[in-house]
Amino acid sequence: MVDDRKLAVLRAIVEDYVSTNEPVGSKALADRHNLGVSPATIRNDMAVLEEQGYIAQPHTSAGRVPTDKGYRLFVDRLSQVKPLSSAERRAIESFLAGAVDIDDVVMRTVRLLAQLTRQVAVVQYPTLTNSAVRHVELVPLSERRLMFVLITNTGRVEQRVVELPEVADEQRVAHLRAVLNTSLDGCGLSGVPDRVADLPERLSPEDRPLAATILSVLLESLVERHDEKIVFAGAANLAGADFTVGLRDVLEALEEQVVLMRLLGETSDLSALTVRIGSENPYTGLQGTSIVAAGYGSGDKQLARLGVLGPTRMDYPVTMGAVRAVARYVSQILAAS
Amino acid sequence: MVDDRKLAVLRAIVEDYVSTNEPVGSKALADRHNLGVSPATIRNDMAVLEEQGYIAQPHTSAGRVPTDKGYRLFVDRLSQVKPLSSAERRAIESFLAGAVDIDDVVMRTVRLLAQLTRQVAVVQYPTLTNSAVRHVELVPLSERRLMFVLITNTGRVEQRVVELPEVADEQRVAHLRAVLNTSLDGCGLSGVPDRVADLPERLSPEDRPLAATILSVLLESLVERHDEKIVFAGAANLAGADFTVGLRDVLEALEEQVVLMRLLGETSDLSALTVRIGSENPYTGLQGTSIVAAGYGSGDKQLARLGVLGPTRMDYPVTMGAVRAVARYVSQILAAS
DNA sequence: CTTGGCACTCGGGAACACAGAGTGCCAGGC
DNA sequence: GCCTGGCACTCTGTGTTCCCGAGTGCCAAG
Repeated sequence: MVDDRKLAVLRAIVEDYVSTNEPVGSKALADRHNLGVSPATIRNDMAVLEEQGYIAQPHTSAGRVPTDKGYRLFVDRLSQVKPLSSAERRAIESFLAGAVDIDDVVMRTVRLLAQLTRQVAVVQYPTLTNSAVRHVELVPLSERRLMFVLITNTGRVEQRVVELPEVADEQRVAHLRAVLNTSLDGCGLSGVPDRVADLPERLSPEDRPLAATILSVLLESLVERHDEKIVFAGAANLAGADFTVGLRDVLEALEEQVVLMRLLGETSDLSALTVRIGSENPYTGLQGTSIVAAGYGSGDKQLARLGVLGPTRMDYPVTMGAVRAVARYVSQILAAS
Repeated sequence: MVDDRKLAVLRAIVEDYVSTNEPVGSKALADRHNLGVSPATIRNDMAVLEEQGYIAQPHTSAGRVPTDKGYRLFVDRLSQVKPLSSAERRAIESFLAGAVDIDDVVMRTVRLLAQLTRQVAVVQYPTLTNSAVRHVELVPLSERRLMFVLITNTGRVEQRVVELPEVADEQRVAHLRAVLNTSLDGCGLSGVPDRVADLPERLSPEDRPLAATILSVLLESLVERHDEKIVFAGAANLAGADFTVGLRDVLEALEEQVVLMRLLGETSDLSALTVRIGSENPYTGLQGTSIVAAGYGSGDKQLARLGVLGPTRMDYPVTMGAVRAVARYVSQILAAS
């Protein structure tokens, strides 16, 4: 029932609507795309497409606009991801290569993605889960306080100030540090709780309360930061676009870590390029917006996700190309450091 | 020429305009504030105030609106900072006290301030300049790479990956680490370059190239991060307000670190509560917005600044109270950690 | 199945009128 | 000399009406 020409019509509608932001009528379609048929025929096709829910008209006697279902079909079957130009690739590469630490990588990535897509970019910090302990450092701040620093092989640094239950001199701290490092070095973060479990037995009784305090902080920092930090950039790009839902709602959603998390994530397959269109996304405050996201990470391990958020009426092929490319380059950068 | 009653009229105009967002006329003024005179008299006063540039009318036969100069006079002489309720104070205190590290402090602060003022909040990370070295850590990542970590007494952690000019075994790294820590411990960051200058001489010749590389990274991390990180929150609060300038411009300015920097800073006296009204601010893209900012920091040392940005038409007494209070509490928190 | 023709619908812009708020000015009163 | 009530004038914003044009659905013919 949905033959090739109807699909071509749908594709043409999506493309025209994306570029003009106005409902597109049968005559305009016949003019701009050489479909080889008359406007009347296109009208018939459009009637069928509307019947099946792929397009809709804002009001009687206006042109047609793609529905979420229409965009979905377009993304799945009618378009292919558009690769970036080689100039763009080089620009990305050199921009990301300048990053000095993990914060810088994330910051640069999110800005880059925002600029590239002219949408709002969202980047999740690399998860700790797949990292391994590189080093543990204990730095005395005062008699009863010390700073606990955990460095992972992904270049991330976790820090906590620990209040001690008792006075600990430099020597005891040094001993504890040595024990921790021998025990944990190279250990995957998921394995830390196991390794840590029997540590107290290997210490002298008087050190145990001290160790227990520090270990509890260590464990806490692992689970607590499990749901990660997320940053966004490019909010200015929202100013032009008009959403069916208010701009305010979108901005509010962007500042809610939890919401962002759900938008990006919730996919079993981290590596796939996923597209959530309009009502498909899990947050009712974001009707009228789509999310294009991809996983990134070094090697086989997907560390986290990144993506962009924009109006449902976006240029999916280009956006998907940009997201995929940035995800790949970030992965490279992280693998190299 | 500008007698008390005229000042009272100006104050009334500012207050009414802030609360209603509509040009205020003589009759409304006479009704809502008991100034003890008739609308006609108020009209005369308004004519004088307009003559002197404190107020203006958007169009003939519309009410009056304060000019930037009018707000300035209001802030300087006609208002006093409104302290927060004790309930608000308690809420601030407990919210900030939950922070686990410096990132968390900044994040919580900016969100708190945004929520409290219903404006966009901006917080600058504590500067390194006034901090002292607490500890330097060198963590080998591979034969030719190591991670350099600098921990300061303000709880901030700087990290860099360093590419080495030659293979460095564990022992050499340990030696270097020891030398660095003995030399730098407790040293103010501004004093680091001096202390570091004669370090190479105190090392064996074969260690010098290695040391030089690491030291150059160290020094670089000090100056490079001198212009600091800035974060903002509460962009959603902009959605309601309408600026004379477009919303897009405001959002763009917010994402430009450099611009934000200039908005907050550029005051010799870090500690003062400063207000920049409309055209007073140094960035032309932000006509129609005001900035209320204050310094914060532990003890005598002002570490950085924080503030809010909103439409010129804002409730200055309340906003100033909130900014001042938050700055104080953050200072307390930082002093305690 | 496609095509041209045709009547119908509806949104958006232009033209217009009108009410309401606010002003400036003037003459009279304290 | 300053304050006050009165009055004529000037705007903006809003509501109304009207009309044009784009676009549709349907139908009969190729």
